[in-house]
Amino acid sequence: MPELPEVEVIARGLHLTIKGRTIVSVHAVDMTRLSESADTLVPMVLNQRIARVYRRAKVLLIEMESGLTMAFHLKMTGRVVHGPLRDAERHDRIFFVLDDGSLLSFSDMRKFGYVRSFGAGELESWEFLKRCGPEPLETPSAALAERVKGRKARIKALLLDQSVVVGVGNIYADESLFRAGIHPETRAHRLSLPRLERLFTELQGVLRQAIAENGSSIRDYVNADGDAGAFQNSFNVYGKKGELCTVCKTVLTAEKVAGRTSTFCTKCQPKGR
DNA sequence: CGAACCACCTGACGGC
DNA sequence: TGCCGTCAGGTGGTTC
Repeated sequence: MPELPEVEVIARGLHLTIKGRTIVSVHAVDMTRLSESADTLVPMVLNQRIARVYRRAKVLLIEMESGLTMAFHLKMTGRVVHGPLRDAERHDRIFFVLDDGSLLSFSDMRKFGYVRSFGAGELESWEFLKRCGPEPLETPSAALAERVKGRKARIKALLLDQSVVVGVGNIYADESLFRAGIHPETRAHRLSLPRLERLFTELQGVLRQAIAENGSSIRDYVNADGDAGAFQNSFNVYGKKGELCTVCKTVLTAEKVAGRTSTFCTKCQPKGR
């Protein structure tokens, strides 16, 4: 489901609506494969007051005034939504009831997502985050280009590699490669430094635009208020195999690269360049 | 180091 | 209608 823009939109929305609220009760609806049992999570977060909500990589972080932090990874279909109290539904995982009577819910159809909690100061030692590369919107594109310069791997595989740069998934990898005019199978070492820089500049532009448009909703994504995003209406290539290129009207092609369906324009993104 | 698989899990959709 | 294969926004592990 969510790549960087979607998690960022959720985090910003939640920060506005739940900051300062206290968790008054927790309901474990379905904790199977959630990385943390209800027995340990519930007593830790109960009666904690929310200090801020933010994002690192594709992880949604809710930090309490005590320094305790809950980390949600939404994977493909996870949702974290704030709204009025309601009954549990099919894919709900955990409910957090807040002191104004509202509900913060975590649900996940495919159950790939998880929540973990960390005591004050423990987050930095989380292996997952330690393996993560820099934030694309807080790093100059020249510095990002340096990270892939000379690598023999396909450029798309490197964009998707969270140790190279975080937050990029299949949508924003395909969209930034299109904007930069680069074929997804191109080996990074075949690309000049200026072209790599251009790619990361385009990536930054796509991510910023997607955040401004409330993220991309393909099937499951909704923001913290339960609303869909709009950036899917601005896609040039993602999911558009067989449609015409918005620039040159060539029929868009799709093939597997780095194990993911990759859609591109053979004319705007010529092979071997 | 890089790539190709498989796995986790549920649902939607197309073909027959 | 229903069964079957394929695909889906992510990541982690194995094997070559």
